[in-house]
Amino acid sequence: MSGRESYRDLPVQEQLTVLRRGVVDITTEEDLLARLSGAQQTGRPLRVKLGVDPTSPDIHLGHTVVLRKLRQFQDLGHTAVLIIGDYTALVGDPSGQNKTRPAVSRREIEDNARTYFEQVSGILDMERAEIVRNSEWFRELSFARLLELASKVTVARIMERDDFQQRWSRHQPIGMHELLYPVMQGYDSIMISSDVELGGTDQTFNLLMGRQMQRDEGQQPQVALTMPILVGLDGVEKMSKSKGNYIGVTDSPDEMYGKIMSIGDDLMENYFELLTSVEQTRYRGKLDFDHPRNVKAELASLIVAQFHGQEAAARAAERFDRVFREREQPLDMPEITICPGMLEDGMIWLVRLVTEAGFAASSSQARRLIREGAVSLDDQRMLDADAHVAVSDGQVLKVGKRRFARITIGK
RNA sequence: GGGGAGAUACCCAAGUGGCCAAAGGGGGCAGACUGUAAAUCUGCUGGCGAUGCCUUCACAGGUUCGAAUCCUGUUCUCCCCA
Repeated sequence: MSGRESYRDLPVQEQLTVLRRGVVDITTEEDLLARLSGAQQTGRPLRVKLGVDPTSPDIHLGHTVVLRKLRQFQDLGHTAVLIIGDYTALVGDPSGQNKTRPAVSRREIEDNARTYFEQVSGILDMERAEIVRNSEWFRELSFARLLELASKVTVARIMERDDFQQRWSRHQPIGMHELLYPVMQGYDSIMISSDVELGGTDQTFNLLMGRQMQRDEGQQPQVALTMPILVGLDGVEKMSKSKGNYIGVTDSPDEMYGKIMSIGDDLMENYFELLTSVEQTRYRGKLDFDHPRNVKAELASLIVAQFHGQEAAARAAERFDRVFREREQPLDMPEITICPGMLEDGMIWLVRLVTEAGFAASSSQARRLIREGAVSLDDQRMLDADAHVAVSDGQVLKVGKRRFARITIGK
C-alpha cells in the first residue's frame, strides 16, 4: 500500500530479501545488489521493465504474478516501465508456443491495450509507472537497422530454444518473423535503458537476449529476473485463458472465490506464495494445523479482496458457504425475464427456459443437461426434455451445482 | 525449381465408396462421492420443437443411386533433392 517512502531507505540486503520472494532466478543477483546500492547512493531509481503483448483482452492471475513483483519494485521506490507490446503483438511471442500465434489485428490490439491499462491499474501504482508502446520505435525502425541488430544473433543461438527445437523436430512450421521476436524484445530494453527486466521463466531466453543486445549497444546489461509460471486451476498446466483454467482479474467475486475453492490442496502453498503477501511461515504453519478447507477459504478471501475489496470478499465467502455447504439457494442471483409471448397458458417449454437463461448454448445442449439430471426448478429435478412447465414470478431455476436464476414474468 | 507426404469435430488421432454425426484418447459438461476439494466411478459431448430432418472431414468443382473416402483444380503445411 503506502509507506513507499519508508521503504526507500531500507538496507539493500533487506530490499533484496523482499524482491527474492517467489523468484526463480536472478541473472545475476550480484548485479542486482550492485544496482540497488547504486540507486540508493545516487538517488536514481532503477528502471524496471515489464513487457506485455496485448494479444488477448483480459489479464488473469498468471499475469499478476509478475505485475505484483513489479509493484514491489515500485514500493521500494523504483520506476516501473511497462511496455505495451502493440508492435511485438503483431509478431506474436513464440515462447512456449507449439505453433505460430494467430495474427491479431491492429484493432484488437488497440482494444486490448486499453483494457490492459485498466486492469493493470488495479495492481500497479500508475502514478509511478511509465507506460510506453513499442510501436513508438518499431514503426520508425529502418530495415538497415534491423539487419544490423539481427546480424549479432546467430540462428544456432535462436534455435537452441526448446520451443523452437520441438517445433523443428516435429516438422511444424516456424515463421521467419518469429525468429525475430527475441531481437525485438531485446531492442525494447535498449530503447528504455532498462536496469532490470521481469518475466516468467518462459521469458528467460528473451530476457537474456536483452542483456546481450544492450551490451552490444554499450549499455549496462539488464538484470533478468524470472518468476514461475503460475499453474492453472487444474494444477497441471499453466494458467491460460485458452485452456480455461484461469481466474481473470475481472471475474466476479463469486467466480473468483469459487474457482479458488475448487483447486487441489497441493496448489495452495504455491498460490499463497505467488498471489498473496502472506509470510511463508504463516501459511506453512496454517497448513499443518488448520483444516485445508479453512486455509483455502482464507486464500480465496485474500485474493478476492485484492481485486474487489474486503467487503466483496466477505460477501463471496458468505454466499459460497450458503450455496455449497448448506446447499441453500444464494440470496442474490441473476434474474431472467420471460416475456409473456413465450408462454402458452402460462407454460413454457423447459428446454427454452434453460436456453433463455443462458445456461445452455443450444437446445440440444439444454436437452442433454435435462436428461443428465442437471436441471431443477424450485428444487425439483426436471428430467423430461419435452416437458412444458408452469412458471411464475420468483421461481428458481438451477442448472448444475452453481448456476441459479430467478424467474420473472415480464410485461 | 523437381519429387514425395499430408490437412478429419475444442485438441491429438482412426477411418481409404454405403453399416459414418464419424473409433480411441485428452479436454469440457453433468451425475455419484466430497471439503463445490483433489482423486475415483458413470454418462454426455454438431444443430433443429427432434424416434425424424439438416449441416459438417482444408476450399471449389466433378464421378457415382450413394463420397471424409475416387477424380480435377486451388490454398496451406512438412520432408527429400537442387
